[in-house]
Amino acid sequence: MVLATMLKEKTTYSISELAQEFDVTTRTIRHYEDMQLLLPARQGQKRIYSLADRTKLKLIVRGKRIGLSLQESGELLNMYEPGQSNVDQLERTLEYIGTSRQKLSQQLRDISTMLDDLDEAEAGCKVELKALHDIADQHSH
Amino acid sequence: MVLATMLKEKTTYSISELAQEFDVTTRTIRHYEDMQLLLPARQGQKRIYSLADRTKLKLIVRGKRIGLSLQESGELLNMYEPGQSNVDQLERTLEYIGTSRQKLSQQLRDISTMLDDLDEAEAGCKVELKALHDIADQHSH
DNA sequence: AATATAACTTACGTTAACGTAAACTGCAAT
DNA sequence: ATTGCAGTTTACGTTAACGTAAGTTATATT
Repeated sequence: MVLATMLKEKTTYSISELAQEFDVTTRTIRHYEDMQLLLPARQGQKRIYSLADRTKLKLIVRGKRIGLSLQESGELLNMYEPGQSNVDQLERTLEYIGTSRQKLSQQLRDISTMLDDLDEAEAGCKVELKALHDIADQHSH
Repeated sequence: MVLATMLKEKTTYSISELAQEFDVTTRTIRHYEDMQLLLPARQGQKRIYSLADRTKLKLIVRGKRIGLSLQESGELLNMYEPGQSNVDQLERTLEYIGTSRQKLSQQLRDISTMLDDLDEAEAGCKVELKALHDIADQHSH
């Protein structure tokens, strides 16, 4: 039986399980529900999260890491929903995908230059450190 | 004289010039000063921004784009300041550089997967669009 | 001299994203 | 039976990052 739970893919989760996995509080997860980003099933009054719910939460958390607002994450989530019935909707979605890609590309550039800056700063630090050590060596001699 | 102002590198800026260039309000710039991220010179009561100030502001704005808080941007700015006198300080700075790099690397990964997701979503949209168009063609015939 | 423009200070207001506390429910183990 | 979790709802509190308004000052222009 332990083997079964170890091998079988888990398909539902409690709120605290997800909270643990994604390192957020249960309050936070409920907040995302208040904001309409999640809509878990219920077993009585308990929330039951599906694999799809978990995936959504993962996307939200990832979004947070790169500075997306809950609104923006919500719009991204909507994009991934299948219910795109008409042409108009699909074209608006395509447009949104385009602008999203541009924003993300800008972020990529920003991060790259920041990483470069960090490299420079690190080099500078090491130079200064070495200078200080050299002086110390000289005095100890 | 116009030529001079066109060719010579500008070295000081008014608050509204910077606001325009970086697409923020003057209120925002003053707020960054309240938060100790900037400390421009004064000419009477007017703020005069140096090239260094401009560079700092650029870094702050860039930081915002990737979701940094003003505090975090402030800490980054401190790193780039020269006044690293003692060994202890330098080592702490090096450590901070390390963790910063890790955070940025994580963001790089997050953005990459998001871009991949967008590619998938776009492909899906296009497929659906084509299907809708095919149906339309069939009926018009 | 009067007016416009750009800057300034002070201070209260607003929004997002939760934190925190209080009081309730249902089930499980002692 | 009660104690103790894990979960729930409701609601007020908090922090960051500015927005917005009101009144003041300095400089330049008509």
